[in-house]
Amino acid sequence: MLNGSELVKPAIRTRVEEAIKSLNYIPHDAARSLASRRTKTLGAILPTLNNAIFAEGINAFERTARDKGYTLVLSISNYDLDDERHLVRKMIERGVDGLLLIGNDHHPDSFEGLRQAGVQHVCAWTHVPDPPAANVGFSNAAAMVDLIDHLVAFGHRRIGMLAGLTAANDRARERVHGARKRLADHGLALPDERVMEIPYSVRAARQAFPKFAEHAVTALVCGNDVIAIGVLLEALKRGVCVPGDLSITGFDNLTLSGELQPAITTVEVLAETMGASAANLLINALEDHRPVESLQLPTRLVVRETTGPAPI
Amino acid sequence: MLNGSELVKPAIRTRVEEAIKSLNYIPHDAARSLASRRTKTLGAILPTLNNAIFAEGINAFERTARDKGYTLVLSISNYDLDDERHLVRKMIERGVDGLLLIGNDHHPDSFEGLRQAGVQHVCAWTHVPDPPAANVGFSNAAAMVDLIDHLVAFGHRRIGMLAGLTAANDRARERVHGARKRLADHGLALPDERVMEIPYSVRAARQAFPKFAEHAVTALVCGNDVIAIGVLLEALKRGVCVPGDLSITGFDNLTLSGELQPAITTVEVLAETMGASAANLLINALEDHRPVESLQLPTRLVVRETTGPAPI
DNA sequence: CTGAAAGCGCTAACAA
DNA sequence: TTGTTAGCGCTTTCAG
Repeated sequence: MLNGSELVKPAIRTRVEEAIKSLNYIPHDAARSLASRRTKTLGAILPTLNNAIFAEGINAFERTARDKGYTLVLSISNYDLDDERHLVRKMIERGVDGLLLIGNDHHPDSFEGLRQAGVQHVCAWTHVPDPPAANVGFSNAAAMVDLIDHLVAFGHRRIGMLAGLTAANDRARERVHGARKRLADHGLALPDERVMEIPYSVRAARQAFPKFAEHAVTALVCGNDVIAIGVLLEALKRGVCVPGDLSITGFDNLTLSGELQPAITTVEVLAETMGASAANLLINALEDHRPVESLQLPTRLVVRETTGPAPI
Repeated sequence: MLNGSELVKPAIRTRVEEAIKSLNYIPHDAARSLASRRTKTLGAILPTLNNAIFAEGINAFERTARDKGYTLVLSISNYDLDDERHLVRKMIERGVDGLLLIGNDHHPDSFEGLRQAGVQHVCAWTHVPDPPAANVGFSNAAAMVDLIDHLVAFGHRRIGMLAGLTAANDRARERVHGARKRLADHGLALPDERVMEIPYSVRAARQAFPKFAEHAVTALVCGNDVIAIGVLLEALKRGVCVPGDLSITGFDNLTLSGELQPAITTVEVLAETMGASAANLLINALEDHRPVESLQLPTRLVVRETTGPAPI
């Protein structure tokens, strides 16, 4: 009997497998989810897809998730925390097993809903000492240290910053804070009038550029590479010599930043690693039934051609 | 009694709604899907997210779908049709109500699986006379007509093409076909040795550029703007005058193409409209229980500064 | 118009 | 080990 069953089993298995193939059976995930109480789905809410750096990160997140049998549900918040709140709720209804958020700035309801529903989540693209949820990312503030030191070493004293919109964006805010703090360490100031906030767009950066002429800065720290590219292009167009008359720095190290001429000095961010790690940490936490671990990733100053000695 | 019930109803409704709020009730989509046999989910399989043009399209697709109550499930195929086949199957298991695919090049199993499962789908970014599924897009071949005419009008006779990889990419193939066909209309040839295929990357384009020196072309038609940007940057670096010594054209009209100096002559593609339309057509078909309609969108030649008279 | 009951197609717990 | 059964939380159908 035992032998019998062992002999029959493979035969039956084969027949079943044949049947599955020939009938072209496709399992029904909704039924499976309802019965097993897990969806094998990971959600991600990004502020935008227009920035190549997020595209790269989500790409890695999706690939990693897929390799482990998870599917990606994606939503875009357009940097609107109120909209994001609704998206978070939708994600919970959807029954995502885990959720990826960008940054630590979120509506209290978002965190509360996630907690109540018991949905694991991680906030990427940032890493701070006391995060409201697990952080997988880098310190946006600390990343400015080497950058500012580099500029100061070149003799820059009057530095301006063309930052991203900081209102609903802790990363942008941290970059300003980080720059200001490090300048203070050098006994230098970054007064409010020399900090301007604009959307992350080439066009906005070009338009904003002339405003800095009046401030006579010798170096312009940009909130990210998109802004830096806009500034560089506009400076070149106006005959401003870079870095002769003006030094420019970016943030993110987009592919293009290294290709332009002059190539842009910037901060490298490990977008791919962040995306992949976020997925891995989320999935590990899910499978082991424990909280998501935080992970701090390094940044690296990439010195290229848009920074040089301050003009006298 | 009738009156009574009508009086009681609102009261009850109010109480229920209160209960819903106070208990923080969240509906369970998997159960709903299982019972209603629809998931209110749209799938999308993109070849990549690295190209800003796809990011823009999927952005619009997601927003449109969300506005109509649908959620986006996203996968990336990395231009691999075999991988895509598995992703399609996953999408079917996931129970997506509708699916967005890019281009008409797909594994036969993909189409067959979709048909068998009765999953509505649409192929975007292309529009051909006899598509294997509904097409929401533009004619990649016809888009080259104005472009080639423009070049020929400038006196160009020896034209080369730096195309994308055509093997699993009907859009890239159509662009080559379209260019060659229109050149033939002018009595000009685009021989194979003057067509080179490379991945859509700035780096690859820069490396490929020198190969065209030997062919002494006066104009280089690029498969997309990413390639055109690479070619432009490399030409400038080598002291090649654009468009004095060489005319360059792109395809897609990325934001950046209009910002560089010289600004790139290219073909505008309505990525946002395509994404939004794909979602709308898919959803309309789903709700009205009829096949997905095709939609042809126009392209437009954007003449800028990288094209000019052929050198003598 | 309201309310009860029967599944949707799976998984998981349990019995044999 | 294998087979059976009871739900998972909704929608939908069918009485009332």
